[in-house]
Amino acid sequence: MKRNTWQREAVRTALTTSEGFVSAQVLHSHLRDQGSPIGLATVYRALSSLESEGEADTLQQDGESLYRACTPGTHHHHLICRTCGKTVEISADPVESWAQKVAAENGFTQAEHVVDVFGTCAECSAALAEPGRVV
Amino acid sequence: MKRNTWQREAVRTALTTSEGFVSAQVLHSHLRDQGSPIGLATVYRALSSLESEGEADTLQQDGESLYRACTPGTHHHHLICRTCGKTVEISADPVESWAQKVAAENGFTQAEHVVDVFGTCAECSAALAEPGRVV
DNA sequence: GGCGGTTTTGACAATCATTATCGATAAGCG
DNA sequence: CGCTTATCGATAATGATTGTCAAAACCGCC
Repeated sequence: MKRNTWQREAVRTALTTSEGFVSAQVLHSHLRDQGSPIGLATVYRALSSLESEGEADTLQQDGESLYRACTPGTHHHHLICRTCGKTVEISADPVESWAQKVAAENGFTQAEHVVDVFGTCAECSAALAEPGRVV
Repeated sequence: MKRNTWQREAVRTALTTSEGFVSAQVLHSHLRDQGSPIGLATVYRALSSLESEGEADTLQQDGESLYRACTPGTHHHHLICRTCGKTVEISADPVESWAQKVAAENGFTQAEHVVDVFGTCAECSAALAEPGRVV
């Protein structure tokens, strides 16, 4: 049976209030800063649980897993600022059908795909374009 | 100055003759099996070197990096069998333009993207569909 | 409210890929 | 051939993640 613990809620909340993608370690630190005595292992477990339930998205970067809360049940992708980490959820219908078509043409079944777009958001672009204005 | 060592050549060759994506560890084992006394650290160095020179593609899976030789200089994506690891290079022109458009619409610049399609290839689909025929 | 069976937690150890270290080796050049 | 220095390789170090297991928390039920 699946149980309802305040720890799982705490992780879900912390994830929801985070701006972009966060690592398990960072999320754990945040929770500790807020006074939660939650354990690191529990954060890892809660995150993978949330992921398999479709309440969180994940991506790998530099050999660590980053997580982000997202609308449950919907399939979508992300546009991520590589400087400030801001994340925009994007729908990618044309890509969905393209992926299915390509897979089918090569005899592949059960196609899944990983699609993420990294870029520099307007603010960060502006900041980087101004040589005189150091942050 | 950049030097030419047989070790780098060995890694490049081993990568080229591999079927799909391979991990650094596996590649190292293969080289050892073939009689090379090459060191593990060297394989890692050679692989990241090849990657930054555009002679190899890389992707992260389960917290480990997988590499594959690919045509230098060309931009493309992969269709990967999640069972046998077979890899097909695919061009994704519609996705390229879609990614650029989406990035631009959200004010993002310098857009890069990660696009990989995982599936089960025809052979593996057939194998899995036959409960009686265990491999 | 109290009880029992089970799940979950949490501190810590273990694991595993990758990276750093550093003396030894050998590539390229004159 | 000898020198300079990039590269190698064995091993230690790192760091994220997972396993372990006793103690505590949760839930349905009485």
